Amino acid sequence: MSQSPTIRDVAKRAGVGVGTVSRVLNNHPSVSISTREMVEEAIAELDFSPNPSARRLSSGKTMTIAVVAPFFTRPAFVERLRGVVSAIADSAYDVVVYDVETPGRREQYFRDLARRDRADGLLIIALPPTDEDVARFTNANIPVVLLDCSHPDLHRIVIDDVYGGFIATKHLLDLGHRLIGYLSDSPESPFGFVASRYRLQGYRDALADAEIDFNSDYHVVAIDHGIREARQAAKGLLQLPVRPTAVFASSDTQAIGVIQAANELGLRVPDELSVIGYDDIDLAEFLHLSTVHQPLFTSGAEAVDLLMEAIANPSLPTRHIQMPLQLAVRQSTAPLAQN
Amino acid sequence: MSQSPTIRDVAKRAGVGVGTVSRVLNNHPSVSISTREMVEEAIAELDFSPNPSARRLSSGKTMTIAVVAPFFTRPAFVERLRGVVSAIADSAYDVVVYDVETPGRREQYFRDLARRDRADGLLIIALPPTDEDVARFTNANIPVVLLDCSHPDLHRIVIDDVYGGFIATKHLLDLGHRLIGYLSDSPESPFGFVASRYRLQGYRDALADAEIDFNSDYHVVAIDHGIREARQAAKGLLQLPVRPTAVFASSDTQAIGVIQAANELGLRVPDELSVIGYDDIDLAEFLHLSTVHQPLFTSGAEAVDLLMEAIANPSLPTRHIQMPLQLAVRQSTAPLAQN
DNA sequence: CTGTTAGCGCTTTCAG
DNA sequence: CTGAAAGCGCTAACAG
Repeated sequence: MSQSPTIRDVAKRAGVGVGTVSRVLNNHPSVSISTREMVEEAIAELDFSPNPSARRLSSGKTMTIAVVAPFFTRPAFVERLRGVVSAIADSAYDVVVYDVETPGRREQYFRDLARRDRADGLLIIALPPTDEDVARFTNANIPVVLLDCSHPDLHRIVIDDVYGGFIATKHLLDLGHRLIGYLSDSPESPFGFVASRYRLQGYRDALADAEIDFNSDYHVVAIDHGIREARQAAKGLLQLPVRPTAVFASSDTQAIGVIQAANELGLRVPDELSVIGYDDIDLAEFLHLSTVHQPLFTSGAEAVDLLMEAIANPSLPTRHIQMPLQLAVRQSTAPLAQN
Repeated sequence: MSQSPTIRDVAKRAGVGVGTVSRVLNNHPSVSISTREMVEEAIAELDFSPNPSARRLSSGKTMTIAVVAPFFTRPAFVERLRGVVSAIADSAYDVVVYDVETPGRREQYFRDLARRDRADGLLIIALPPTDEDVARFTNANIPVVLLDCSHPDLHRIVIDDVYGGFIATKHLLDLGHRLIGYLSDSPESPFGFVASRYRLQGYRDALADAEIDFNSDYHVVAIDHGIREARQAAKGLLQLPVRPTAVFASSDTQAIGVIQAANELGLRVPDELSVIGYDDIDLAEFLHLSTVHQPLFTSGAEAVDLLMEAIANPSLPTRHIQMPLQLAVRQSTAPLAQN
């Protein structure tokens, strides 16, 4: 209940000036070993710990990283967050999270966080900023790292979604499939998600390579990201007069919806329908879902590292890191049945 | 790139004193409407926004809530976090997250956060504090709300795990099952998780009510929480000479492991084996898993409300809120097959 | 109603 | 190597 001790109390107790205490607190080299010991003893005796707010104000560094993302809209984002939090746990930084569930929130956070006094750095996941946003960040001189989204002027850690869409589709083609559906969420996401558009591009590229015409009936869109919506959309796809024998879903969550739709329609996976997803969330392995693996956890950790670097060196040339993608073949895809 | 404007700049521009600016910033009533307007105009023109660090130091309030939890060890915790973040988004508070993946981290965070200058309040999820921890919190005079864990001296939001275990088991009994297994993680969790112990108690109570002796062979423990470990443990259970016809798993994740084990052993669920879980995570519905529903999201939001109240009124009598539990009967449980 | 002023607790020159 | 002193930007008395 007693007031927390301040640096002044420590100084008094150790018989030194506050400057000296501050120096030992910050590991400043120019403190004699003996005084350092005295101070450390006083600190221990008083159970002193510097007031973070005072420190921040005085030093101009907030020692916090702001992470803004639509975390809870997709399991994949949560996994990235885990990587972020894990990477930052060992540092002196705090991570404060801003969850974006509406476009309005995104606006608000982008605006509010474009200041040097709220955080030392921004980590933005899956929310591509506009040029105006970027101008604001630049103007505020705050380091930003984008994860799973992109802007030419900002550091970013991304995957090649065109390639991902390509290898997923190629996998199905290699299995002999010719009638391949693509299920994704709306290309006109209110958040500016673009991944499914790129994955669509990869899908079309693979089709073109195999000299198969793109059939727009085979591209279905689920309004919202979610199992339910995907299932609904997949049902339409699977009830087409000439139904696809394989479906590429732009996320594992949606792939689950496809499988569910297949089950409801009495189509066995993979015998009668091959399904491949994207992300490789934990659950994918459990469900034996073939998918495109992307390093979610690692990319979060990597993003933190990059951000730390950018904070330490503000003039770091804009870095563009691409994480590897890998086909994870499991049991939801199989060779096209002969008949 | 120019220095951010300070309250001083605003004052100068509006032709008033800094005190007045501070007053309009904090909606202090005693400011004439006309000066208020002038100040607001100056604020807008300069795109001024008060420096949070300075504010914190001066006011002694950090305007942040620290949330500490083993978030990523269980989907259920993430869902609670979502409730927390969602409830706090509309307030002026920031939420900084501390993920506990090792007992050491827990120690560290409990110790570091037992100070008034790091956060205005603590929200602890699923990590029962020791008396020593509580003494530290009390001594630091920082409001704490426990969610899904308990200590007599702290505000808490909990569920009745004994009751939950009871209704889950009762459900299986009502379906005619007499050989009922219980799968949980270790009662000796390094984090002090106690839920599975209470659920076990409920299980035993229900058995006793039905005049069935507790069979310790039917209580299996998975070392770690996770599908894999649960599957492993379940396999042993299901290969007993007299195997149970139903299994109650202490979490949905573990129930999934049980189902997986059943699949691998060629046991059909629910025809040959009924399985019920606990939590009702998103996935449970998709998997048609019978389970004990608990309000995860809501409890997170509720915890925030309570914490805010405790912050506003430090002498709030210790509150104990119990959230309702509800049986969610789906397709993983069925009447005992006659034969 | 409003201007002035004294801190909040720390970091960081600047002398010595 | 170290003490003294000047802020960091804001809030909150305290006069007026």
